Formats: sequence, structure tokens, C-alpha cells
Amino acid sequence: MSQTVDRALSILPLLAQGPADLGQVADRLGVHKSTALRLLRTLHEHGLVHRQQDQRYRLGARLFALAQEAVENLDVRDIAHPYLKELNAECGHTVHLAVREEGEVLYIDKVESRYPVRMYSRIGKPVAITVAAVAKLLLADLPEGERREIAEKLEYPQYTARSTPNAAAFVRELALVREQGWATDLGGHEESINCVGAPIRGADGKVVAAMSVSAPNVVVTREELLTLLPLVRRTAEAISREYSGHSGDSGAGDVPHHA
Amino acid sequence: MSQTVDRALSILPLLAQGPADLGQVADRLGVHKSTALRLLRTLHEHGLVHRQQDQRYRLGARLFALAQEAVENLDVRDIAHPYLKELNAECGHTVHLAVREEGEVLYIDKVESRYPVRMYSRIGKPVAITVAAVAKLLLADLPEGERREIAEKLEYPQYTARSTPNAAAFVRELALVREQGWATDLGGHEESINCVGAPIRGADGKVVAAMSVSAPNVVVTREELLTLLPLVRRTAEAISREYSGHSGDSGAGDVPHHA
DNA sequence: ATGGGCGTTGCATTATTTGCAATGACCCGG
DNA sequence: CCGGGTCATTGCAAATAATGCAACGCCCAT
Repeated sequence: MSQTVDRALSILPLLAQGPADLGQVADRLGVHKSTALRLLRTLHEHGLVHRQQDQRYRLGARLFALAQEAVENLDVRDIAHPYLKELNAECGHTVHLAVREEGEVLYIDKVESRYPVRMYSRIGKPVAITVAAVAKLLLADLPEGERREIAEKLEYPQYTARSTPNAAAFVRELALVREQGWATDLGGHEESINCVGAPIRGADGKVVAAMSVSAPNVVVTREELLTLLPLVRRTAEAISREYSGHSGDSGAGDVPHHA
Repeated sequence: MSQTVDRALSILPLLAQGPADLGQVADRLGVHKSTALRLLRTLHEHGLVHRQQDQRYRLGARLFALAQEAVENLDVRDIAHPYLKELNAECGHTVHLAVREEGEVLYIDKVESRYPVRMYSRIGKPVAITVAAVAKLLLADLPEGERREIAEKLEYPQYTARSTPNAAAFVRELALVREQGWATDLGGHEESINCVGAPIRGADGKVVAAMSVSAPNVVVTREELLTLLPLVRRTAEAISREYSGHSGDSGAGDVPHHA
């Protein structure tokens, strides 16, 4: 769409392969040296390109600073919210979004069930870390050692007969969750409430948040809730894609992954 | 320099602060909406910009990938990293590695403290150049004239009572650092945080990078931190030796980067 | 229904970029 | 010490490519 900018930007991946001098850049761009020079100069002024002592060009540190700043200003909640609403519209149940912070797991967003029987939870409040599906997902992503360390320090309140009984069981559960890429809470917190959840990952593959769908037995059985798993996982993956900034689509605003 | 490219690149730092829609971008660029649209489209095609569901723009995944490659191309970092980790293992505190680029000093690597109280910093972001130990080390190596010239141009924010107050004091400090071969920041940035640092030199003796150990008062006193100085200097020297030894590939042509 | 906001497109104008050729700096070999 | 070669850099005229305008369509809120 813009030839000049297009050429300038093409220099970046080129330099990503290693430093290059003016001639090399011009050749590989297919333009005159003077043109390449001016493009490089502009990139240089913006710090995206750095000139080393031997006059060759390489990628500049400002690229890194930009990426760093961008990732700090990323708000999972903003990005996820429309997806949560959409998921709620499709299945009707309560949808939660949670993150890990300071050793706790906190709900940071929630879309209420449209059924009259709602489960209790509050945004900003720590979740039951030993049983909640979202907590399992967030902890399961930690390195082995840290997982065990945390598991040892936790208390294991027996909310119900299905609550995680002790550290050993929790460690096993986390390993399972980590492997299968999704988690459940089947009556572990409230006897009558079940959840299925999936992780949301950043560009580096690390789990940055987790989402879940919760519903009481009186509305859907465990088995019925589990049939939603593919939908939950697809949604979590869609959020992950957008959060990590992968531009997959170029089509209109319609949401294609609709059952 | 190229106006079109200049405008396009100005969009990036703008978006780093957070998502923005077309109108906002056009306004802050001072151009017509259609112009901004075409620039954004080009950035989008290169993956530097991502369009989220609400049609607002945000920095894209390719930028993160490029930033990754940019930092990997800094070979000082590759060489230094194991030493930084080792130093961290021995003393437990936060270890930083920084370089000078385009008049700024940037952290390019960091090994987190294993104490619960960590100091805030982010790699890729410019450091507080008038107070940070690593900044002093990198600037102290410049020729006298350049040092003074830079010192004159800087601002001297008084982060704390111990911050470098003005250019004259900074010039004196740099002379001291240059002579003694190491540097400190004793509460100059954050009242409760102290650092000791040492320079990393290339084969020609020039300072190519600087490293430092940082710790808050609540963990170790200034005096205790200073006892780490010999260890820090030895580590820096070890890195310098390896870096110098590895140097040598220049001139022949395009040497593929080792992994 | 209707108006306003926003993104998008086609087009004529003109400012911007481009490639060339010439210059200067630098290195290496004779 | 000199000369050929490479490479970065600059001024300039041609023309390509970017710009702003105005009109259109769309969606949302009133």
C-alpha cells in the first residue's frame, strides 16, 4: 500500500539475520544504494536500526524497548472480555477470567449466567486455589520445582468430599492439567457446581490468564458441561492469538468459529 | 530522511502506550485519516501492527519476534549470561547487564534476585543515566571531551537526596569511576536500593558493557553489598576475557551467526 | 427512522522519493 | 609513496508515489 514504508520495513527482517552493510541491504531490497541509505537513516533516527563501529547496520535496541512497553500496557481483560461475552451468549453459563498475582489467583472478569441459579464469586477476590479450574491452569504452567514448593505451602480446606485432599494430590492434578491443556473443578468447591477451564497464553507460550465456564448441577450435568470443553478451548486459543498479537484474519467482523 | 517512513515509524511508540483507533493515530500524527490508514495498513502487512476485534490497532507479534532477534544479536549478552547467572547463584541478588546505544544506556539482561523483595527494572528500557552504576561505567570510558559534552546535555532529576545533582558532580563522578574501575549507586535512584558494578571490556580495552549487582537495604546494608565488589569485578573480568577471546570475525563477509 | 461517528475508497494534485552520476573517504597492494 | 578499487555520501532533475479531499457505506445510539 505504501511502497516506501514497505521497503523500509523489509529491511528489518533482513537485518534480523545478522548485520549487513549498505550495499547488501540495497541489493537484497532491489533498490539503488542511495535509496537504501535514506531508508536506513530514517530507521536509524527512530532507533530501530543501529550502526556499529564497522558501519554495518543491525537491529536497534529500541525495538526491544517498544516490545517491552507494549507488553506492559497489554490488558488481558480488555482483550478477553468480548470473547467471554460471546462464549456466554453461546452457552449461557457463567464465564470467569483469572490471573495469578502475588501467590494468589484472582478473578479479574466475569460474565454472569443467564440462568436464574447463579454461582457466587466476586471479581478481585482470591479464588479457592486448591480446587478452582483456573487456579490449576495458572499453577500448572509454573516450573516443576515451583509447583511443588507452592503445593507444600498451601492449606487444603475440604470444602466438599471432592476437594483436593493434600499437596501430593494437588501436584498430581497440576501435572495432569499441564499435560492435557485444560482443567476442571467437579464439585470441589461447592458440591453442586462444576467448571471447565482453559489457559490463555502470551506470545512466549507462557500462561498469562485462565478462563472457565461454571454451571450448577441443576442446570447441566457434569457430562453436559464437559461437552463444552472444545468450545472453551477454542475461545481461550482465540484470546491467546489476539493477546499475543498474531494477525490471523483479514476478513470482515463476523466471528467464523460459531457452532 | 524519508517523510513517509518517518511518519509510519512514529506510529510505533504511539501504539506502545496502548491501543488506539484510526482517528487517534491520525490526530497524533498530524495527518489525514486516509494517510494514517494507509500507513497502518503497511505496518499491518509487515505484522508490526495488529488489529484487534474492536478495530483498534496495537503492536503486533512480528515486532516481538524482531525484538527477540535484536537482543539475540547482541553477542555480549550471550557470553555474559552464564556468568550473570553464576553470580546470582553466589550472592542471590539481582544482576543486570547494560550497554550504551544511541546516547542511552539500556539494560539488555537481568537475573532476578531470589529474595522476595525485588527491585523494579525492565530490560530494554533506558536506565536512569545520571545515577545508575552501569551508566557511570559506560560513560566513564568515553574520552574526556565527550564525557563533559554529554554531562552538560543531561537532565539531573533528583530521584532522592543522593542523586547526582548536576553536570559538574557527574563529571567528577565519572572521573572517579574511570580511575577506580568500578562504580556504585548508593540510593541515588531509589532511596533503599544500592548497586555495585564493574565494566566489561573488549579486546581493545574499550568498555562494551557494564554489569551490576543490586539489592535493597532491607536485605543487605551498603557495607555488606560493597563486600561483593571483588566478586563482581572478577566476574566482569572473566566475561571480558571470554568476550575478547571470541572476537575476531570482521571483514571476511557474511559469517552466519552461531546459535 | 435518523443523525453522527468511524473506517474506507477513487481521484487529481503535488510533494516526495528515486536513480543517476559525481565526490570524497578509506583500504590494500604495488 | 602512489594508484586502483570499494564503499558511503550528496545534489539534482525526472517521475513516481504519497497526500488530502470529498463522497460513500456501515454501525450504533438517540
